[in-house]
Amino acid sequence: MGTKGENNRTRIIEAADQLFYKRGYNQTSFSDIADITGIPRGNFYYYFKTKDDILAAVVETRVKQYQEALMSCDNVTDNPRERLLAFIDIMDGSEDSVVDTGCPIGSLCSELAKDTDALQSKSREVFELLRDWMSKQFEDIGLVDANDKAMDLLSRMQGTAVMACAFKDSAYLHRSLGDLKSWINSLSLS
Amino acid sequence: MGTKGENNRTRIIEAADQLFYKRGYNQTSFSDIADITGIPRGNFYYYFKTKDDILAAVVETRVKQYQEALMSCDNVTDNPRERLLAFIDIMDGSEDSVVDTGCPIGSLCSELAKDTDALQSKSREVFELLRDWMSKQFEDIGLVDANDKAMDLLSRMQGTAVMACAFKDSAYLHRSLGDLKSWINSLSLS
DNA sequence: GTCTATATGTAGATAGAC
DNA sequence: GTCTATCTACATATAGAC
Repeated sequence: MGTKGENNRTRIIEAADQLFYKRGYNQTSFSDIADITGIPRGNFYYYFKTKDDILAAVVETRVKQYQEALMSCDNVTDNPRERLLAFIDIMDGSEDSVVDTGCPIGSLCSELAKDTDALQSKSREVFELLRDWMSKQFEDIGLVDANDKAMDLLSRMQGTAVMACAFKDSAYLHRSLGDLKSWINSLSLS
Repeated sequence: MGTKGENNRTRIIEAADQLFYKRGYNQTSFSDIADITGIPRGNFYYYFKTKDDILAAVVETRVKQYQEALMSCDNVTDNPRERLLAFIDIMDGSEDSVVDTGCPIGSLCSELAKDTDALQSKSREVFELLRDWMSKQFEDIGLVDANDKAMDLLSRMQGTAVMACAFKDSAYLHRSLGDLKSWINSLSLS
């Protein structure tokens, strides 16, 4: 693979990543991506066989991005509680986009749940990454139901994003994420 | 308006309601609705000026349906806690469709957040109805932050639906809704 | 590798006969 | 009120010149 080609491929993925988030997968056309990148529509088929393949590449990119974000959380501290708080801070820091467009992961999964099974299971991969990482943190805290707690934390963050976006309410977003942090700090080994 | 016409109009709304839920608003075409109802595509414009108008009619139908559902919860008991539990049971009872397709209200709001502002604010109306009803129940319990609690309950139900659907996990759905019920019963006046 | 031209299908919406 | 035929736009995808 040539250097130039890889560059174009990357630019297509990056533009698709933004558009799939801001407009949704189904509402993003090849023309939209072409307008942003300056790469002609027909050229996309040199890099990807179908639109679904672009989605797969976008999801794989997101997995790598979140892997790096989780490593950043790991590097903040050895304390698993503080690591989880650091992760919550990521959503807190993307206030504007979450209120405007929702959670990139959750909104994509919700959209693709109404499409084919293949697309949905692909989009789920990011959630699986986060769940496993969260589960490890809860395990390190010493909780026996670490996986359940991971699902609960993901669930409450998703609910917070859905409501903050539906009501365009950034104050709710901050309050709810603050409550989530209190919940994490209050968790005790029973 | 004639009887026959009103009947056709209602059938269009009902078919659109199902399709907007199962496939999404943007992925539902007039042809899809025509196939189900047997009413030709071109005929739709006698009843609705645009597709957006069909959405508005669907949302208004849903508002009425949920108003009736809330009245049923009100009729179960005078106890506000038990009324809230009865509402949670509604989602628990639609296990299959929630795991398959998500929450009808939340998934529509999430989808339309990426479309026009007009569509999104229309879809929000169902959420507003539920929030106000929940807020009244929390108020009757005696909580000073009733509106916050209403947002929290809606939020946790939405998160539960997003995760249960993303992971195709009905066991999680039931466990999470059970936890929500415990949370409601444990709420005390501080 | 890159680009233009185009094939093929379907979307929402309209016109007008009946 | 009901239906058919059709308009215009745009979707994904392909063919083939350069």
